[in-house]
Amino acid sequence: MSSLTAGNRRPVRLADIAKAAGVSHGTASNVFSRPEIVREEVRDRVRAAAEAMGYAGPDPKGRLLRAGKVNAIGVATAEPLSYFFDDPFARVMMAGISQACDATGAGISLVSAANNEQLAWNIQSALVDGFIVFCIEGGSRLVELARERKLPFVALDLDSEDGSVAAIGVDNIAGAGLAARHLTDLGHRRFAVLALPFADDRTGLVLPEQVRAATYAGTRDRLTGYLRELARVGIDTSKVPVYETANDVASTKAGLETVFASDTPPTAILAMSDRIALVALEWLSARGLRVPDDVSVVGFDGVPEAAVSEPPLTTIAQPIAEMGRLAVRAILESDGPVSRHQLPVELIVRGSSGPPRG
Amino acid sequence: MSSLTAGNRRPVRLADIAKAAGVSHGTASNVFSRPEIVREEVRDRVRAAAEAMGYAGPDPKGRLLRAGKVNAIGVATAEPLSYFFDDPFARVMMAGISQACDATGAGISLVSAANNEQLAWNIQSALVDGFIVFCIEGGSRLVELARERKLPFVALDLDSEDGSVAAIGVDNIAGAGLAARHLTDLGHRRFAVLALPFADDRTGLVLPEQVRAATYAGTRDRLTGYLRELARVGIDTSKVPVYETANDVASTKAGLETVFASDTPPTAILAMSDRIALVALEWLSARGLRVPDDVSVVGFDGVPEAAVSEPPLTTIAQPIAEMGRLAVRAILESDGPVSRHQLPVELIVRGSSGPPRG
DNA sequence: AGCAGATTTTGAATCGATCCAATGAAAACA
DNA sequence: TGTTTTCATTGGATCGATTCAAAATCTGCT
Repeated sequence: MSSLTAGNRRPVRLADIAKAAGVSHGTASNVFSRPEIVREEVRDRVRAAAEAMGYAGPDPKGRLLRAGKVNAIGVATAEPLSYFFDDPFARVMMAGISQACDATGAGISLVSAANNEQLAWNIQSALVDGFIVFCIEGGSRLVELARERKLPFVALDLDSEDGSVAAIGVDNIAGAGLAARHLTDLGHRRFAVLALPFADDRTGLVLPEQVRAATYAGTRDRLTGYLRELARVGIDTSKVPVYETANDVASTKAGLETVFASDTPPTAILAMSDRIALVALEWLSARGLRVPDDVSVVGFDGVPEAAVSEPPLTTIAQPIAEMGRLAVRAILESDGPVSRHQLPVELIVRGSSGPPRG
Repeated sequence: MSSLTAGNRRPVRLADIAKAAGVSHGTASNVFSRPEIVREEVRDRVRAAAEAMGYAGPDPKGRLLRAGKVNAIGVATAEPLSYFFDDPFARVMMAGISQACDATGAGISLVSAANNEQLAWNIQSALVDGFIVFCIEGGSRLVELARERKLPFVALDLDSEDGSVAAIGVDNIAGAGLAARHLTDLGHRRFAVLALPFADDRTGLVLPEQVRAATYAGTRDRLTGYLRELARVGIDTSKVPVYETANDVASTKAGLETVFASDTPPTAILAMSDRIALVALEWLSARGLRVPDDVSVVGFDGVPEAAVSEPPLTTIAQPIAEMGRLAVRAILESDGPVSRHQLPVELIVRGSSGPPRG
């Protein structure tokens, strides 16, 4: 007395239609994967059966197990998923990754999670052929998890520490040096650094011992590059305020409040990311300070937004999209030894930097 | 004489470590998936074996087949993958999707392809629990492919035609009407429409029969909304130029060239997307035409960029992120009948529209 | 020691396909 | 007609795990 067509829909399997069409599952499989080798009459019969039974085609879940290859690469971060679409750096990077994936026909899986347990599980169970790991925050943990999967993976924005992991990044020390040198050449002597995180979940002024204990080598390297160059022109770097932000609006503004509360406010700001620098530009303008007349700002990254800000941002450009492309290639052709690439950075001088007043 | 440790690395399976630890694979499996039910001593032994043999943990490929659920939703488009990170509409949509996925712990798989064959294959073999389909270009084909997978899926930006597919969209006719009404209320009588694609791979002035043959109902609906409202105030809509763009810079500029080559150029432009409208703004400014004094422009979508353009863009805002969130929920709780949601749109008046000169 | 009950462990079945060596049938040739 | 080739089909093995009913072991109690 139950329904005619419905029933409790156990999904149709290849074997079901094989039986219905009166052929072996081997033949049924061939109809879908190599139709040319099966006789036309049989092929049609099987296809008809499939049609009749509402068969959706070979289930990729089954195929996967046999084939081994997923044909997708995972991009992992400890940020929420929306990071991929919000953050300018991430977006350019993803554009590069997309390009390389499109070219090779690979798909992209976005892996992320709110909390740490979820993250671990998501990485452990991600169906991918390899990982590209965004080492922004929570980088070390991510790298550890990715490594445990024993799949090819490459770390982005390399925290150069561990030579055993494949990584693609830039020479942060040299890049930061370029930024600092640009400003000292212009005559600046009073600096403030708005830093990326040195370790998880902390913001505020940074003490030297915290720098030494930095989880993120990238951040430390940039600071090293800055300070080394400042020291070269005789600046007492121990007096240079370094404020650790979370690379977001709120903490950056807090940092600006702090460093400009000083009696001798900086005439130049070294921002470790364009995101931070752009927030600074806005904050300074709201505060009535003119850029670059009152304060110069130099960013880091070279995101597209930096070219169209008011004023346009002087920055250290990384070949972001190229890094993405390289990362994909490193995964797909993961042979040989761990590949570590260090790409060049470039100082791009725009309107946000100029000589200090007077 | 070959290497000591290497060998030809057949990856370690759960069964291997089970044998090594002297337990059944059932027990070995339990050690990883429900450690609490296995005796501590055994657990340690198995874990030690795993460690020693370099076992990466249960392979998700195997688990997947048994479990059935992938725990990821696929987002499909016929555009290249970079579309997700470049296009403003897509980005806001993806932000909404991300949010909902983060909340439920689901992952996101980006599915796309350069050519049609690849696309079909990629959709057929995507490891996902459901699809969200971006029906921008190539929409109908995409919907067809997604439907064939017999997985839950929802079409975005609904081409309302087919009531049997779940879809989430806005009332395009009413939205377009709002835009046109706004301009006629301001006194405009000479219009041009810059349209989204009516069918694949075509651009140029559109004839009525092409509209009737439109593949994309969304585009047709918006046009209907525009023209109906224009007709209401006595405008001969057969004289209103409708230029079909590919929603990109080049074709939009070509459309502008065309409609402004007329003896009686429009005083108001109805753009079917903010992307088109923003290009128009730029083109008009470069051409020395002032907005809104010489020409008014009204967009469609309500992307963030529209709020910060010069001048800010008057537009019909869709609740884009909300649509994304709804779509995810529709997939994950895909029970009951096909869910079709029509969300409200809103006219947002900004600086790009004003009364016509004189 | 004997037995009920609780706790662990086992091993076969299952998930849904692909692959391939063997078999069968038909065509080609002597 | 017998033998070789060619082509199509079969069915068992495999991919790597999970699940669960049944068997084995351990506890506690009389």
